[in-house]
Amino acid sequence: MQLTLYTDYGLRLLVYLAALPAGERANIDTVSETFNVSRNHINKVVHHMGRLGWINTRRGKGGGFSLDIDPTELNLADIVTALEPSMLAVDCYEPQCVLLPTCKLKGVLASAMNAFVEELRQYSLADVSNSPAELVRVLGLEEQAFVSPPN
Amino acid sequence: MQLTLYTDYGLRLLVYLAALPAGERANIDTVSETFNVSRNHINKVVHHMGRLGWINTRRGKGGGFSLDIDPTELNLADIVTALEPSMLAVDCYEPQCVLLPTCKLKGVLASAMNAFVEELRQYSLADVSNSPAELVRVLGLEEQAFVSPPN
DNA sequence: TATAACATACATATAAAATGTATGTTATAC
DNA sequence: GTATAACATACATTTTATATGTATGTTATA
Repeated sequence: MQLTLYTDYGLRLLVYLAALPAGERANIDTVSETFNVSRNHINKVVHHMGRLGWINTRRGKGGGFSLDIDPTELNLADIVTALEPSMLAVDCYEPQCVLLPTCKLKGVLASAMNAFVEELRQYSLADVSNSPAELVRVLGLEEQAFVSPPN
Repeated sequence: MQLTLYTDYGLRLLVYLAALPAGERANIDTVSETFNVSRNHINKVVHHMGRLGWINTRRGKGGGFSLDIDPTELNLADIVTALEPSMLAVDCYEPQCVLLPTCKLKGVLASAMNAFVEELRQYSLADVSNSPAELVRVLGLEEQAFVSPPN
């Protein structure tokens, strides 16, 4: 009963981007090195979130990405349900369970998962974000390592 | 974000046993064939639940197992948390996340998982059980296929 | 005493997740 | 206008947890 690392990385990425000063951009290499995680995963998550409209991505020299949505408008339920491959506690259909017609577990498990999601929905990205200074401190970065290279 | 099949099978087993008429016993072969699932999984789950004290098992000819706890006293939270390998939405420690000292996600994810568990806790095994007749009907069993062989 | 049934251990297979490699495309800077 | 930096896209590989299989031990009863 765990989230995938993909979702985990996605959440971390958003927390990172939410602390990025306005106008600044991050890039895949920096993020993957900062978090010590697979460059490829960050690549995929960035792409995914770009398509979701949560971040704007810019290709080419001096490109990168940054949050493109008000962090108070993005709640954790939306994030997790978008990134997780499945939010069904059990799959009654593949293969189909013989108890299906009479089973009362289905509904309870669904309502429990719903409770999980609705608890997440109480919190926005802004609620779990840190100040730029705090993140710089925790990550042990130089202040300037956190901003875009000069154009 | 799914329960393992092991937990799934465990839940089905309990639903089955809860519908078993008092004094009757099931056995591993019958259960695994009835549910079309791996004999080995049922074997393990039966053993596990025997050690948990939820069912009594009896070896030897004419043996088997049956529920050994009042189904109103066993709630779904206890079942799921006992059978699942992990109830942590994310593992912050292996490998340790660089955001750990400042991360506010931890608490929210934990409270969401808590909401999941507490919703399950509202329901006992008795709440999700079926009558023996209903289970016989749904499983397409003969009435006598559901009872222990005569001693 | 044979046999049916759970107990236990371990080996193997499978599938999903995680990661890696490679190349394409695009935008900018020089 | 060309080199380069950066995201886009595809696919291959590795890893791991899960799921399943095989084998044998132990025990209780008929």
